[in-house]
Amino acid sequence: MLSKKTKYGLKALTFIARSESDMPVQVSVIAKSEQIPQKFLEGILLTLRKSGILGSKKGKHGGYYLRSLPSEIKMTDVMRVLEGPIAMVPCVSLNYYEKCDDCPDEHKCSVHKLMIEVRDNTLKVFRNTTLADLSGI
Amino acid sequence: MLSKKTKYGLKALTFIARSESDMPVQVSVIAKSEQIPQKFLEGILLTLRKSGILGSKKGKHGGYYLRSLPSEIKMTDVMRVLEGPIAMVPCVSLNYYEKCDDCPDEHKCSVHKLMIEVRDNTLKVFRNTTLADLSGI
DNA sequence: TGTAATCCCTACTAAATTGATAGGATTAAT
DNA sequence: ATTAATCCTATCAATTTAGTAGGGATTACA
Repeated sequence: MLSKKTKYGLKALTFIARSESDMPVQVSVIAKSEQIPQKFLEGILLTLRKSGILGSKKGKHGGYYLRSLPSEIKMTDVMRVLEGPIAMVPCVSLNYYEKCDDCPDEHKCSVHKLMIEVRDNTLKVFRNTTLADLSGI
Repeated sequence: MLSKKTKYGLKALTFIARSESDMPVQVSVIAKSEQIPQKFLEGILLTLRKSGILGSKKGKHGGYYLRSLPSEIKMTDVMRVLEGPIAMVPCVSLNYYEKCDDCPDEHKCSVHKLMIEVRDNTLKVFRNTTLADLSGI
C-alpha cells in the first residue's frame, strides 16, 4: 500500500510543478487545494527539502520551490525519499540491501527471483517517469 | 513491503510443489525445513486452503497438497490471497476498487496515472509467473 | 522597530497492522 | 484408545501510520 505520506507528497510536488509564477508556493495553499492536513504536509515537504528535491524560503512570502526542472525529477528519487525502498523485500533492494534471516542461500530462494522481477519492472516505470509526466506539462 | 505471511506462504507453496511423493505434506515438515514458526504457518496454509489453492487431509498422515498443477497456479491468485490487492492504491485496484476521499476527479489525479502503470507492470509479472516457475520445475 | 506570515523542529498520541503465541477442538489412521 | 495431524479462536507485543500540538526561527514590510 502506498502511504498517505507518499500520496500527499506526490500531489504536492505536482501542484508546485504546475504553479506558473516563480514565487515559492506556500504549504497552506497546497494543503487547502489538495485537501491535505496542513501540519502533516509541513513534515512531508520538509523531508523533500532535506532530500534536495525541494528548496524553501522562510518568512513572509516564503514557501517551497523545485530545485530542478520537473522533467529532471525522476520518480525513482521521489519514491525512495517518500516511500523508502522500491523493492518489496530487503534482499532484492539496490539501495537498502539486507540479508534475510531465514534464507541460507538467496540465489536458491523462489521468493527472491520473483521479487527481483517485480522490482525491475517497477523501477522501469519510475525511471521513465518524471514529475513533468505526472503534472502533464 | 512484502509481509512475512506472504513470504512464508510462497516458500511453503514452493516446498509442496517440489515434494515428489503424492502424500500430503505436513506443516511441521515445512516449518522445520523453511525455518518458519509452525503455528504461524498453520494459519497461512489454512488461508491458502480456504482460497482453494491448497487442499488438506486431516488426522494422522494428513497434510496439505496442491489442488492444481504448479504450472497452473498463477502468482496473481496467490498474491491476492496472501498479500491482498496488487495495486498500491485502492483507486487503481481491479479487484478491490475504492474511490479516494480526497480526489474529486481521479482521471485528473497524477498519482492515479502513475499507480496504474505500476499495477500493470506488476500484474504482467504475476500473470506470467506460476508456481512451477518459482519451484524450478 | 514591530508584527504578521511563513518555514522549521520536536514531541506526543490514537488506531491499525503485523508477527507471532496459546490452547484446545476435531478428525482420521493404527 | 492413542496418536498425529489439521482446524479454529483469542490474545498480545511491537511497529508503523496518520495526524496533532506547540512553539522556535526567519523574513518582508509597514
